[in-house]
Amino acid sequence: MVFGLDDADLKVMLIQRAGAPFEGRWALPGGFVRPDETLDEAARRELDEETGLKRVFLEQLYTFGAIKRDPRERVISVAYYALCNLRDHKVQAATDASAAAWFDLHKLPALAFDHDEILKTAVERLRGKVRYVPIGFELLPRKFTLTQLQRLYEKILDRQLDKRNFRKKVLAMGILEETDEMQQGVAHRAARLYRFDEPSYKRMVKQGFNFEL
Amino acid sequence: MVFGLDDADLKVMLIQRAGAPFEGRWALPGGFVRPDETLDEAARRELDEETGLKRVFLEQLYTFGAIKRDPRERVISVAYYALCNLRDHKVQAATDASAAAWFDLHKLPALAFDHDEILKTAVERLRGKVRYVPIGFELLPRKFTLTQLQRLYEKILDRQLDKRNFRKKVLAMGILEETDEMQQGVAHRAARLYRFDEPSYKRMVKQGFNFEL
DNA sequence: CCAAAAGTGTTTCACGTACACCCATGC
DNA sequence: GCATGGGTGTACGTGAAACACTTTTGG
Repeated sequence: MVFGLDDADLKVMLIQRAGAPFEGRWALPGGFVRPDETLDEAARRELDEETGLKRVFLEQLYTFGAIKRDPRERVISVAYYALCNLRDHKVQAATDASAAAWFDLHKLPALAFDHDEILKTAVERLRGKVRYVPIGFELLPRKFTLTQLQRLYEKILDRQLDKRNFRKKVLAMGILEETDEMQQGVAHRAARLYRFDEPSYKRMVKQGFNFEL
Repeated sequence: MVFGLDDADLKVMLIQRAGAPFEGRWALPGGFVRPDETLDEAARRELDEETGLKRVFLEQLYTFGAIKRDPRERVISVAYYALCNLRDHKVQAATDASAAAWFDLHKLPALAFDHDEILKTAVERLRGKVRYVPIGFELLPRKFTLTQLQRLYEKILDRQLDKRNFRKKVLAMGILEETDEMQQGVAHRAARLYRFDEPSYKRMVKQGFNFEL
């Protein structure tokens, strides 16, 4: 499944099922693994086919194997989740689904199969992981303001953060690179743009640095 | 796979393969999922059949799906790991393996298939998880001394811990119940035995408590 | 009485947390 | 000039880390 961040909210992409079972219901995108591809490759292919997304963060979530998950036959699903930002990546609806749309995580329709359970597992994983691995940046444009970053964490962790403490902490980590660009076209003082400095993050991890927020 | 703790070390159980491929090599225990059982049920059944262990901690780890994992044909493996202590649970060798044995994690033989990768993934998971979920107790007998608990954490985290700080911290959490029993048959001052108080741990978690060590 | 591990407090320092005002910009 | 968010520093308290000696028991 794909999580995305628009300006305001954390969203998930759902597709509307065109055929039985659960015709017309919203579901997570997915498909079958081919004999000549790994699980990761299959997940990336399906993601591309169903949403047009390439080169985004993608990680295995969990494998679901309840017996009657699919009413037709036994299906075991290896679930993956992806992160992207809705600004840099245009997302096309898949051709074989009747529709694709982004849903706010707080306003979800009833889902097909056991997809609500899968989605719940993914949100928990995201919420846990975002605090000690810098995957939050995957949801933002390459250059972002500190306020955008803070809003993101507030959305995912579902609580308010103190502006000064937040900025102090992330800047002190030394994983953000200050650019000389400013936000454009806002009706108030423009904020400075920062970039996630991945090379220096990786260097620091090797020396025992622990991201934690 | 099964991790176990004897008095000194953290170990993993391996079985020696009786047939091709990799005949004679050591491997992780495993088997196939039946159509009428969930993945969790299959993992528990295999665990029981191959080691005689029941009612131990068991959790899904990761699903491995590289194409040539098994040289014979495409196999996708949903890996699980279990934790137990070698005192309370006698472990029998499986009947269909030529041998089963515990191996110190630092003295491993070459493993069959991609089992070294699976094992590495499991150790990382264990190392990460043990710090913020109290699963370490699964590796100890029901009643244990604080020193045993500390040794366990030192083994898993692979570093020394300060005795006074460790005791202060775990006791302050309020998840250990002091029993009135003492260690028996040791050639020095006997230590007090404690028990993990799971009900009160669960109550505290509901109120926002976070285990962390 | 000796060896071996149990048990116990205090000080120091770093970091998390709480908190309020001026600044720059567009309309 | 006013509304809107950008940007900044300090004081306080809690918790992590460093550190050494006395007690108990069995052999």
